[in-house]
Amino acid sequence: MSESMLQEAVGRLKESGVRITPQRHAVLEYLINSEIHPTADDIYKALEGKFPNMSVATVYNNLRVFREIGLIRELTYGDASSRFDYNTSNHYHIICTTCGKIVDFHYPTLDEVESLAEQVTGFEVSHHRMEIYGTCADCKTKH
Amino acid sequence: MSESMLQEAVGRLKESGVRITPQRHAVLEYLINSEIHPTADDIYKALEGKFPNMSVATVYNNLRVFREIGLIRELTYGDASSRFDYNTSNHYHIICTTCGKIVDFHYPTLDEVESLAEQVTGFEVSHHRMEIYGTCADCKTKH
DNA sequence: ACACTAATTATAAGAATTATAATGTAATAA
DNA sequence: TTATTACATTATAATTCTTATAATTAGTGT
Repeated sequence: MSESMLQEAVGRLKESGVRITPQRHAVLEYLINSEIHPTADDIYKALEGKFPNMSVATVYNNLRVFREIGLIRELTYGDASSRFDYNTSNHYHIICTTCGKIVDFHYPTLDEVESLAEQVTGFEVSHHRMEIYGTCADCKTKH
Repeated sequence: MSESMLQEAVGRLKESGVRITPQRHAVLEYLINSEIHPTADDIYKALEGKFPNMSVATVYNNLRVFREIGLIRELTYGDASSRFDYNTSNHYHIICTTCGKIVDFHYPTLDEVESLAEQVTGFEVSHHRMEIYGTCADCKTKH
């Protein structure tokens, strides 16, 4: 499953003329297998066992490459640092404002909002983002 | 129009026990009259003529106060710095990925997404955010 | 006007991200 | 296979945005 996603992602990198280095491969693999929508620092910490000499700049450089190709999305919240999400099927996120947990939430894409926005504003729409905020079940019971 | 909005906002501050200082008043007034969804630095620069000694910390402090009371919303995009938007009626934003322009886009609130998310995830939903991305008419013609 | 308390200022500190220069290494072709 | 070349990585410094601190200033209610 995630193995084939990794293969496809590597293929897209090669098509774009991007070299597959061990560090780059590891960052990509971590993103695909991660369920936590990691920050750059999460990735850095997770891989420092395997790559003790890896620089944090390498993580950022690779995240930028992946984002420019469209393999991943960068999510910015009110919090300090960006989070990164491997681009799979269309889904939205629901975020716990107490503990910060991010859960995937499958919902049909809001196409009609996009098309109405195009008509009203004259923009050519490329995509949208939506997140829902609230308190998760765990945090609710703790009160 | 904006004058009455300003009066109402000042009233809400007083109700909350927040003092009305000249700097605070100026930041609030600027936010209400601004159409550009300014950054903290935008506000700082716009007011430094009137308040040459004002500290940038004052801008941030006041933005935090306004946000905690609910007078304004903080918008975080992929860009470096947060933008601030005076809370009027419910609306969404459409953002030009070329020039960064942000335009208000009026659309009914997506209540049904929130309620479905509650059922599916077990969260207690407080709010959501949605933005649409694309290319504005100006930037389109420049290509 | 006084006293109380919050707000402002100036500055430093912190954190996230990007830039730079030297070194290393993957891909390509001789 | 080896040499070459261009890109990637590393280590570090610099930048930018935001928050914290301490001293001073100034609203607000009495």
